[in-house]
Amino acid sequence: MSKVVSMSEAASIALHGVILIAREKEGLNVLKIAERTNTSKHHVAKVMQRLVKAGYLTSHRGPTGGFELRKKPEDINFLEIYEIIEGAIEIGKCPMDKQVCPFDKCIMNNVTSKMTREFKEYLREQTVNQYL
Amino acid sequence: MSKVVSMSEAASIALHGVILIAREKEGLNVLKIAERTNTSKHHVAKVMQRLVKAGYLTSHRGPTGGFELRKKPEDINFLEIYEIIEGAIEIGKCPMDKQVCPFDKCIMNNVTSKMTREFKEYLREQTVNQYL
DNA sequence: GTAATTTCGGTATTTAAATACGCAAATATA
DNA sequence: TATATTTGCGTATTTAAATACCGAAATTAC
Repeated sequence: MSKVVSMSEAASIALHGVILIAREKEGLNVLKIAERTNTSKHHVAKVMQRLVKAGYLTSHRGPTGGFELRKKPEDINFLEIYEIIEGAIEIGKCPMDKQVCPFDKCIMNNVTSKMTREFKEYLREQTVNQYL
Repeated sequence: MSKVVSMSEAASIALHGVILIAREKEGLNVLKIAERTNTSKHHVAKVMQRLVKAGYLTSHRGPTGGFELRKKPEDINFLEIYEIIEGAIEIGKCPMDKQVCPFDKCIMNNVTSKMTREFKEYLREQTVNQYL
C-alpha cells in the first residue's frame, strides 16, 4: 500500500527517453518517445526540453525533427540525468524535513542516509550504453 | 535539493508521540505532544486518534485526560506504528508506478526493492524501549 | 450541576508537485 | 511562398496528500 522510494514520471521519462534516443541512429521525436514510454507527449516535450537545455540532447524542429544524443552513451550515467530533473540528491537530510530535531538522537538513525547513498551509487554506476 | 527517502509529518508524529508517551508514567495529552514534537495540536490529535483505534493507545477525555500506551514499550516496534499511518510498505513495486514496464528489463534493476527491504528491516528492529 | 478541559470525528482547506494545454517559433518540403 | 510538422515555453489545471478547523461528546473537579 505504501511506498518508500518513488520516482516521478518526469525522471522516468528522462531516463527512458535518453536510452530510446541512444538506441536510434536517426533521432527520435516527442511523439515516438511518448508512445514508447506510454506517457503523454506534453510531458515528454517538457522533460526533453530540460535535457536539451542541460546539454545532453540536441533538438531539431520541423518535419524530420526530433532529438539526438550529444554525448556518447558510455559517457552518460543515470545520476546526471536524474539530477537534471530532480535536483541534486542530498544525503543526510532529515526525512521529516525538520530543521531542529525534537529528540536528542534521531530515531531514524541515519538509515535513510545509507539508503540514499546506495541509490545514488546505483545511479552513478549505470551508463546509457548498458541499456542499448 | 532532492530527497529520495521521505517520511510524512504524520508518521513522524506517530513514532515520536509513542516514544514520548512511553517515557511518561502519567500519560500525555495532545498539547504536550504537539509542543515536544514541534507540530500542530490539530495534526497530533488526528494522528493519535488513529493509534487509539489501532489499539496501541488508550485515551481519556476531560481534565487530566490524555494518552497512555496499551502495550509494553519492548513489544512495540517502529514498523507497526509506521504502517498504521502509511499503510503496509510494499516491496517490489515499480518506483514509477507503471503497470506495464515499457522496457524489457527494468532500468532500476530492483535497487529500490533492496532499499525498501532495508528500510523495513530497520523499522522492525527498532522498539520503543530502545528510546526511553 | 456548572464550568473547564480534553479527545473524537467529520469536513474543509491548503499546498506542492506533477502533469496538461496552447500558442509561438522554427524547419523542411514541395 | 504556402503548408505541414515539430519543438519551445509560459501558463493553467489537476491531483493527491497533508494539514487545519470546528462543533460535539466525554470526563473531571469543585
